Amino acid sequence: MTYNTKQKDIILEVIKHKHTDFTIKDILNELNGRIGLTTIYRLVDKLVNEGTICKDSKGNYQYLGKCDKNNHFFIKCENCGKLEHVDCDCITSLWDHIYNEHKFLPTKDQIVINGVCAKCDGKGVKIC
Amino acid sequence: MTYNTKQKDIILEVIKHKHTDFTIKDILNELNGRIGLTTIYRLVDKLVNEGTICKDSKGNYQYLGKCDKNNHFFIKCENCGKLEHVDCDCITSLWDHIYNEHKFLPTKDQIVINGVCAKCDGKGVKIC
DNA sequence: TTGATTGCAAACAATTTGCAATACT
DNA sequence: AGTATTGCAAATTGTTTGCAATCAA
Repeated sequence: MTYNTKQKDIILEVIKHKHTDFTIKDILNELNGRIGLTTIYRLVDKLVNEGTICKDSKGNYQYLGKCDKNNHFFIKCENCGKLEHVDCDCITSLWDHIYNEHKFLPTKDQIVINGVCAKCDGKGVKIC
Repeated sequence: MTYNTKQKDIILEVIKHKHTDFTIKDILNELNGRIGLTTIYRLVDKLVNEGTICKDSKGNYQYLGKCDKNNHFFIKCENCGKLEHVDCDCITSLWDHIYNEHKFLPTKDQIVINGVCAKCDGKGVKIC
């Protein structure tokens, strides 16, 4: 059984409005003692397992929200940190190709493509 | 200036043969005292910056090696942990599409697509 | 010889666990 | 009432730093 608590509501409310990535410390600071650190860790962990947020290779978290469309993916700017949602069949085409030609079944949820957004492009960001 | 040392050779030799992901602890255990922990951290950090290895969202490392082809990407099985190299223009096509249609410039190095490989497919792995 | 690198011990930071108090249904 | 959840303090684990000794060029 699972209970609805004040803490769950509060943390989701805070996280839901984040357009760039964040850390446990960010949340702790923002909540200013309203939720204990241990509880923050536990709730964040749940949200990751549910797929509401994800963790990147630097250990930062990002709010994704849920989306049921299967041609949905995210583009994340490595310069300004902003995450945008995209709905386009280009991603399903690639996935189909990889499955058919390369015999590999890509994970379909939470696809995040890193790069540089239009606003930041050409502003000195190193592209390898 | 940068020096060649025994430690650099040793750690690269160990890492280079890994086909699945690994942790700092794995390396420490494997080296069995031949390199100090601090040095392992420092060398691994360098290898990440050079692009020889990468770090995933769980904080594990993976050997990639270097590749200059621009239609190159990796597929990583979430079940058995194995990483395979792929050279196929499907990835450049998608990147071009995203740049032209979505005005977003994807990072071209170290593209790792997660999923399930042919060997593991259908063996009870959860696909969302 | 000169400066980069190493490795220990200590400092520091991040995360987890035990457990009693509390809140939810 | 019965069970999940919370939050503190403590334990544990992971990572970084200061510094003297060592090694590469």
